[in-house]
Amino acid sequence: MNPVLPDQKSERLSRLDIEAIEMFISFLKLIGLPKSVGEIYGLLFVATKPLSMDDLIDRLQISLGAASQGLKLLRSVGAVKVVYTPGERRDHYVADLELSKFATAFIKEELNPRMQRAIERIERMEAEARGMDSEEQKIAFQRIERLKHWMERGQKMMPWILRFLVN
Amino acid sequence: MNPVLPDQKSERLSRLDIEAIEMFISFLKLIGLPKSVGEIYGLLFVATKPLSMDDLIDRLQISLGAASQGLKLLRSVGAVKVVYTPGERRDHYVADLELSKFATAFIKEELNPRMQRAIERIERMEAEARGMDSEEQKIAFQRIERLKHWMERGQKMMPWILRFLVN
DNA sequence: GGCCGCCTTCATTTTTTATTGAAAGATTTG
DNA sequence: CAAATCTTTCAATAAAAAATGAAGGCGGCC
Repeated sequence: MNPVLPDQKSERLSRLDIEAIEMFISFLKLIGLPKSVGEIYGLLFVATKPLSMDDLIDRLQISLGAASQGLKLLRSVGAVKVVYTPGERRDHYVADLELSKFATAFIKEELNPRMQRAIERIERMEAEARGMDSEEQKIAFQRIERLKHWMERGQKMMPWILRFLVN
Repeated sequence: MNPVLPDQKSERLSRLDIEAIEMFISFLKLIGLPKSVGEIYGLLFVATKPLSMDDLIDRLQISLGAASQGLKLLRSVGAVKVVYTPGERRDHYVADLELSKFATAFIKEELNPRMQRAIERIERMEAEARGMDSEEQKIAFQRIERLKHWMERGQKMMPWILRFLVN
């Protein structure tokens, strides 16, 4: 914004860092993750050695809370690992380079639960449709059939995608 | 919230409608679409005849603007069609039941552009890495290689997914 | 046990995103 | 072609999501 004040971030981050960070912000936003998570993972992805939470706070200029919560999330999906550095008091973190971690977490945490609920919903919809008069009932069942078809399709596709991802 | 006032929505919407609406809100949110779009598509999906914008506003209790913009978006991805009803002044809308429309729109509008930008980014990253000292350079190229690998994997997967979706 | 450094949590604030509705723009009708 | 009806746009508002940082917890060390 202000051209007089130097951009703090660019002093602490190399151009390579920034490219990586922007890239991960963009992709992780796609699966609903906040900017701060993309920043943290992006920096760890190109870091040549483990970074402490303090390093992340300093270099990314993010808050303590954002760093802590972002790391928590990233660890929970297996995208970041803790490295115990001997003689170091604070924890250090490295990126797991296996990007499929994000995809599988997304599938497990977002997609699958929704599909499960959708299947239950479809059952309730069928029950509702049975009580309609035959003209509307016919249309309703047609639509519900469509939904079931897509659910099945999704459930067939999923294992295939997962297999493709993990190796 | 207030148990004294009856929920307006539930008076105008059948249980079947509500199941469908909730289901589409949930799935469309996954690909970044606002609630109002899920509501509109959900209702149109189970509607037994074409609905006007006014119908949508009344039954979903959403604003004129939300209805207009939501329909615009849904038409733009091909998920909703205009039906010209003879003798009717206002436009009427029906859902295209081909749910793949959402997936293909997401791929075309969100995923592909990001991948394109990512490829450009990776080139810049390689240029940056060439200027590093050999110790760090080695690590950097390793990571960049990882990124390239995933981009290629994604680009190989995409046509397959698209083919799977369209039929 | 008491102190210190590090990490997590969460109420508050900020930022981002979605919704609203009035005004302007089309389109049809008589 | 004027009036009426319907639709789009967009500035203002509301709602949702993310970031902040102070308070408190945990664990190691003296």
